[in-house]
Amino acid sequence: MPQQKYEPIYQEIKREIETGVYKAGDFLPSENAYTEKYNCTRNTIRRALSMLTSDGYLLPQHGRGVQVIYSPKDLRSLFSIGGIESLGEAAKRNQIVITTKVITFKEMVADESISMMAGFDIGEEVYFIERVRKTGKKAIIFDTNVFLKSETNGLTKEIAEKSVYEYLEHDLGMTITTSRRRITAQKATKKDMKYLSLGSFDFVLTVEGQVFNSRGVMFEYTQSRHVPDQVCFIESAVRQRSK
Amino acid sequence: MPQQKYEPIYQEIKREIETGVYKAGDFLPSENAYTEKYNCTRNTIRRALSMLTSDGYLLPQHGRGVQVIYSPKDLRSLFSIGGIESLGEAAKRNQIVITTKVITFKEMVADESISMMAGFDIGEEVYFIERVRKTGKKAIIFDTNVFLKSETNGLTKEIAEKSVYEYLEHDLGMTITTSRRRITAQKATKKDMKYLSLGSFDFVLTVEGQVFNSRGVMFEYTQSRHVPDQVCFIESAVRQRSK
DNA sequence: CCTTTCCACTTGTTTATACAAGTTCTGTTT
DNA sequence: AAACAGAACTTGTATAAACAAGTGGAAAGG
Repeated sequence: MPQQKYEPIYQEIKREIETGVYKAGDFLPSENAYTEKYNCTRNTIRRALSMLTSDGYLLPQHGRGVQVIYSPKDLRSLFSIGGIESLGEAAKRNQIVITTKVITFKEMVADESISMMAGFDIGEEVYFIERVRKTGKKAIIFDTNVFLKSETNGLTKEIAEKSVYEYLEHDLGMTITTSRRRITAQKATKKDMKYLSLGSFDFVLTVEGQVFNSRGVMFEYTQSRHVPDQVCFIESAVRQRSK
Repeated sequence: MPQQKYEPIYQEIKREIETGVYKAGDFLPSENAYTEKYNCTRNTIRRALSMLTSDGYLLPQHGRGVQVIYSPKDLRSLFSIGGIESLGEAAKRNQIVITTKVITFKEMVADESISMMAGFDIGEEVYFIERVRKTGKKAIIFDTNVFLKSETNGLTKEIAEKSVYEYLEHDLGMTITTSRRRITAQKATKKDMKYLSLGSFDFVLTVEGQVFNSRGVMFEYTQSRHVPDQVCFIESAVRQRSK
């Protein structure tokens, strides 16, 4: 392919905003100015800028310019949900050490309860994994994952202790592409109370979702139950012209 | 402008997916086929398709085609958070009647607590509004809004009872463009317990955010406290090539 | 001085084209 | 029959060019 030019441009401008070269309220150089700087066409620039827009960093203004609306203090959250990011990756980004303890690791056949919860057909072979994630001594997340065995063969308890995604992407050569997530608040279950550092909380923030691979196969169901004061999710949206 | 061609295409394909013309697992016609159908270039088609992709409807597969991954049963949620949608709009989309009761409507000057919460500077004139939203007899959402008076002049209690956004967009000619939201689970406050139909719940799902207008001015802070069993938020994400 | 007009800038949309690269099937060769 | 090569598809990226439309300031007019 004519190679990806927009990616490094996106990264560079993103970093310039995050490091304060451009502050909230500032206008970026015009698209035409960027075409000269990066020696490419407006389309390529616009692609990079539109990615930053959907990240919530920029606000393009017709006829005026592109304004920065990102301020670093917005980063009050540990884990941003913009994008599919594994917990390990988010932790790395925030320079936090996460330890993982595997509570359950078993191969099984999807019964009705698994099917209802995860969306797999009854009778399919799956890996069922429960893990607790800790920062220091605080257990902050209770993860439940169900993987379709036919797509993720060779998963072990040892891999689950480290990074499942790294195994899938790196060792199996799988490409993870799209995910849909549902965010709710729920009462803490007995398991939550047993394994999580809930303190005085009796509820959790739950994120559940289905993950697809590049073949369009829904191969994973994931549910993360978070201690409320340790997480928040940031989402940015662009309102469509209402007409 | 050469007029918006992609919008109606986006809408039509979206509707075709939602009504089951194309089901989950199916492949859409190729981009080239669409160019003939809609008499436009691939670029325009690709734009419409990429919008559906970021909506979580489609999964494009290099060399194979574009697969539908949306299934209608995913719509277990009342309110989708993909996009900036006012509660009234979401209710309309789901054919639900929402009534609004204004608890507080006052003009005031931002003090430190308002400034901390909403992000406005101390001393700025604002409208402070608290509202309860009901479906039937159930009070499901406690809304707090702080509007910058200089940008939203003329707001009244009567408008707050109906639709603030309609007033801003229609009567003031304002364009609302970008918003960033933070989702957390929180303990119910005394106000929550007083006004919301919490049942046995003692916590709420909170969505707070800042809203910008087309001039890049952050003119609104909004906080919605939801009864947990009445709402969930759906978000879709596309994983970037990790490389 | 104030208003209007216009120009030079900005971003927004579309067309047209070219080539890169992944996938699938077909036909040939071994 | 199996393996390989290639053609014919698919989506992905980039270039180039044109025009639409909003914004803001400068110039021209009263």
